Amino acid sequence: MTCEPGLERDDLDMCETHEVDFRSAEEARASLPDTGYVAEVFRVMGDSTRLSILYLLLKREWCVHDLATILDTSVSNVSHHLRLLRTMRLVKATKVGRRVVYSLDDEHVETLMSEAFKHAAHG
Amino acid sequence: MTCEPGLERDDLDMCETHEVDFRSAEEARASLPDTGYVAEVFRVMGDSTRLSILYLLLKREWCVHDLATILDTSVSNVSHHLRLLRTMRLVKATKVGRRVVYSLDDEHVETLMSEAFKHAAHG
DNA sequence: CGCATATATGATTATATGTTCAAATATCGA
DNA sequence: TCGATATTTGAACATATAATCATATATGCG
Repeated sequence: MTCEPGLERDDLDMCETHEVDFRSAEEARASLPDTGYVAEVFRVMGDSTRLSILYLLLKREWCVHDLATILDTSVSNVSHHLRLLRTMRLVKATKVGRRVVYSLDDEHVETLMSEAFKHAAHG
Repeated sequence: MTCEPGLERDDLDMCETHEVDFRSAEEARASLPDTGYVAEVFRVMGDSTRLSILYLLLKREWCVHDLATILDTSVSNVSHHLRLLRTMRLVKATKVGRRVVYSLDDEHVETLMSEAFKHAAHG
């Protein structure tokens, strides 16, 4: 494997001692999508309290007060978490009287969660 | 809706001003699984660098040096992230000469990622 | 209106996390 | 064995985050 012209060797100098050709690396880098958004979704789901909220919303909608009671934490805490979930458009809020009822806003999240919990039960 | 005996009203006092019966809340709480492990998996996947590593490993295995080059970061940084992924058993390491080659160790992760990226492309 | 309920928000704080740097270990080749 | 390469590890630091508290807004009821 030799370094061909046209490719910046300074950027991907994998052909010095590696037998791995740097063209594969170049292709790999090019094929890499923007992971930022997906990572953010995973990060938001990667908290026990928020994941519990999402899990509860799988079956039915809940208002903030009830979520806080079920999860044994403060209304304020739940509200903060819900704001994050709302920002990421994973849940949506509907005002009902003086209450705000939350429900899932993303079908994809349900798929992700059912997959994840399925695997957790398996392992 | 009245509060029946046998259930701790102090714990779930949702029948005071809520029309939501607290038995539903009690059932919801009971149905809630341990979200700790799943949340941890999501959390580990919820970092752009780690998610990129996992994405690259979808196609083929890579050694640490190459991953660092492709991701344009230090070998040390990649190694730290790989340790986390290894601890969670999402990737596995194989020593080849003086190199350590990493590959995916969890079929479930592939499912989760393909789902997530599919949805990202959709939205 | 006045008061209790329901939710949201901003400030604060303790902790967690990602990255970098320096150093240690290990393997290969001359 | 010596030096270069490859990876790991621990310390340090800047930043991010979750939880708490106090407060603000808004709605419903008497």
